[in-house]
Amino acid sequence: MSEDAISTARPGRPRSEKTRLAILEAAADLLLANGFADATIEAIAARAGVSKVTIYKWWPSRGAVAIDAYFHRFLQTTVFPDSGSTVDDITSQVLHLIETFRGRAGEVMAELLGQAQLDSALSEVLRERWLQPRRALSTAVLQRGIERGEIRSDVTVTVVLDEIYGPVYFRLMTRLHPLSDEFATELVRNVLRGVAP
Amino acid sequence: MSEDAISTARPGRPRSEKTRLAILEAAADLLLANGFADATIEAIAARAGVSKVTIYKWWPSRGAVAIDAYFHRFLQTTVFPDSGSTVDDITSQVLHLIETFRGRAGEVMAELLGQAQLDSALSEVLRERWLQPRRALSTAVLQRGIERGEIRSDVTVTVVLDEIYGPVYFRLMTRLHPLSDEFATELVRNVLRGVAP
Amino acid sequence: MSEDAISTARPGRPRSEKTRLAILEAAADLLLANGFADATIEAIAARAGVSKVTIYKWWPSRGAVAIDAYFHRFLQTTVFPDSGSTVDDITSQVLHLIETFRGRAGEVMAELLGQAQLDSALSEVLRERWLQPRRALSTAVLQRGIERGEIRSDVTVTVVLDEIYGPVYFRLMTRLHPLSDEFATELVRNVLRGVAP
Amino acid sequence: MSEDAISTARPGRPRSEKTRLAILEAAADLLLANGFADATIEAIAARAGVSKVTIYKWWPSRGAVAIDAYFHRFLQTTVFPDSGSTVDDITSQVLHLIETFRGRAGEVMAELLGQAQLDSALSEVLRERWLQPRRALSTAVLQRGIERGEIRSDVTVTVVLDEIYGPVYFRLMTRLHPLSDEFATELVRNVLRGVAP
DNA sequence: CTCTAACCGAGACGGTACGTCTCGTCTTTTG
DNA sequence: CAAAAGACGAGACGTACCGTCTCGGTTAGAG
Repeated sequence: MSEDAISTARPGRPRSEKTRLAILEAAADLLLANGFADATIEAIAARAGVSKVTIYKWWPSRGAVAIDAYFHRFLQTTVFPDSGSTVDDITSQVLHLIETFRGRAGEVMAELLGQAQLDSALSEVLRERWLQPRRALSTAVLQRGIERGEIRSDVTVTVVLDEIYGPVYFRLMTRLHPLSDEFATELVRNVLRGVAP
Repeated sequence: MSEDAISTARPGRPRSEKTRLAILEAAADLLLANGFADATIEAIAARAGVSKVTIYKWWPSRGAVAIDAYFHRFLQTTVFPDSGSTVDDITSQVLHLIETFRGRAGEVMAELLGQAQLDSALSEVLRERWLQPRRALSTAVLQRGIERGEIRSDVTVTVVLDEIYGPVYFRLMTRLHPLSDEFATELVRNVLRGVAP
Repeated sequence: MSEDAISTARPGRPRSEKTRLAILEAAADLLLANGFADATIEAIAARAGVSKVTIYKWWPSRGAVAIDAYFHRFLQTTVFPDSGSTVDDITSQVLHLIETFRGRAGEVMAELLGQAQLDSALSEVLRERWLQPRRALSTAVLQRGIERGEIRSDVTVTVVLDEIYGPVYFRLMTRLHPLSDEFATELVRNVLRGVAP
Repeated sequence: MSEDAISTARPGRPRSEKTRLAILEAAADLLLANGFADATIEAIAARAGVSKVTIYKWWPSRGAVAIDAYFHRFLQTTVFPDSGSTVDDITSQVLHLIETFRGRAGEVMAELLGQAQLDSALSEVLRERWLQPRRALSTAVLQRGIERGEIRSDVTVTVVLDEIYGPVYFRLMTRLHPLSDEFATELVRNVLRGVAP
């Protein structure tokens, strides 16, 4: 959708990178300012100085624009060093995630996840570009833990991943309790104790 | 919102219970048939043979109607017996929940939770009338577990609750992996092993 | 479409006469100011302080609104007295018509007739509400002429009507030559001489 | 506009005649198939396998293309012989015209005349290239009639021309009555009787 | 036999208006 | 006097064409 690195010159006027960025910036601004509800295609087009058709040309729905805009602002799949301790590594990852989620980025992510429940294409994009890359990092850490003997080898890794991330997103979306550092620390400690040999 | 039990005869024509039920039935039908997106106020009014104003009179938003309709169809806070084993009790509760979530009711609940991210009043209602009652039941079970010495007394109960329900709702909303019985069983076993003394 | 005089009170909020008039006035203003091209539904709605849906509710197309607006401003089927002379009576009618057509009303009528070529519903309305009533008046005059013996009884009245009005509308639409009084006078004289006994 | 006969070879690639014809053929096809409304610049370009810019390069508006396309298909200023009788000569011309107008060509001409009411450049082209050439032929016939003494010398020729062609175009555009041969015959007879000495 | 000017296709783009949808409010008549 | 019927203003939706603007590539006469 935007990662085209095709250098083989195609006929016709090439897509304007300036326009693409203007749209993403405008959408991100609106998203952060007033949330998803106000980030309408019309508002984005107006703010970016762009025609609606141009947006529809490249994105199938406003949800898709919103996600791209969100990634444009917040995406950075931080790579964490191997500390030698599974608990510490996972805790680092979770603390980093909830740090992001405590701010405006968390509210917007909640809205995007919410919208994804009504739009399966959006759901797909979120899974592929947001959730999976983060799970992949944690999967590697858990794998190392198993190899080191810190984690039982008969556990199902995907279940453990859900035990870690499920509660985080649950707190994000239900707002029953805050995403505090204490929560993260106890969560990871409990989970890993539960899968220790 | 709909549970008014005011029996003190007020002047004027009393609220029609028939109308209230017609609205809830219509909303539930639409919700199950085509999901939240199609359960518009206009569609509900048309199907219930009721005027839009009547709906607005008693519910503040279509999300509120949807939730009432959902509860009208699915709400039954099953009370589970004390089996003597914390793992078994919690497992029973979780299995019962995901059994519900595997059907159409799960898809609709996901949509409602999604919509709640864009509507804080909805979020409130979901917390109060859906999430909290179920957590209360599990809290009691966990409490018994602590008293029996099956669970360490220094754990934070709310964190454990999130460890149990977070993964369930996470799978419901992300659809990364299925809500299978095996998942539920391993999840509860892992969690409780993690908080065992 | 707008001439409903149904007094049998129907349920529901009645159509707002104020709104109807606001739409017609706005459309007429725009029509006279910048012509048909500028009298878009959006512009009419904006000027009348009315929603587009309300316009679409009562008129099927902007052409239909334009015609109603035109009639709202210009419609007055003047009845002419019987002078005793067919030539004088027809000349009076034609002079009166071209008098109207020489002004802005003529340009707008030309545009409406033009638009009617692309919209058969419009064409229908123009025939029924504009052309036919005027032809009916002239038909009566010609009939009197036949009875008096001023016109041959074997002529086809519709052909004579076309001989009178055809050239008028032809000049209106082609602008080859002006709609002068001299033209009208010579036209009617020639035509009636051609059908004299 | 398209009849450039400039043979003085200019530098650069010359205009492609193949392209010009492809555009006219495509436009004519669309015009006959679905009428003026569907003969959009985009549709013509797509059907001709030509870029929009190329069309805009050579024609100022879609109306202009449409007229050129119409002429490309239908234009043939038939020259009629002098039969010695003014009535017969004019009748021949009118019968030939309405013969054309009774088919699809008539509907398209009506649409073009309609569109010309909203586009003065179009109006100009229609006058110059369609109406005037035909009037010139009839003017010659009428002139001969005056010289022969069949027509009074004090009549205004342009008025008589309007008396002949006005009713034809009036019937074409209003569709009040059909363009039958009987109509044409009676029309011409009446008109010429009206200007006989 | 290259240079260069014009032509041409493909297609991106800003813009205007379209006709539709749903919302939440308002205004009547009916039971 | 509640409820139904339905008119209404507001505003976003997604689409259709418009006319303009790059691009890359072609085509021919002029140097």
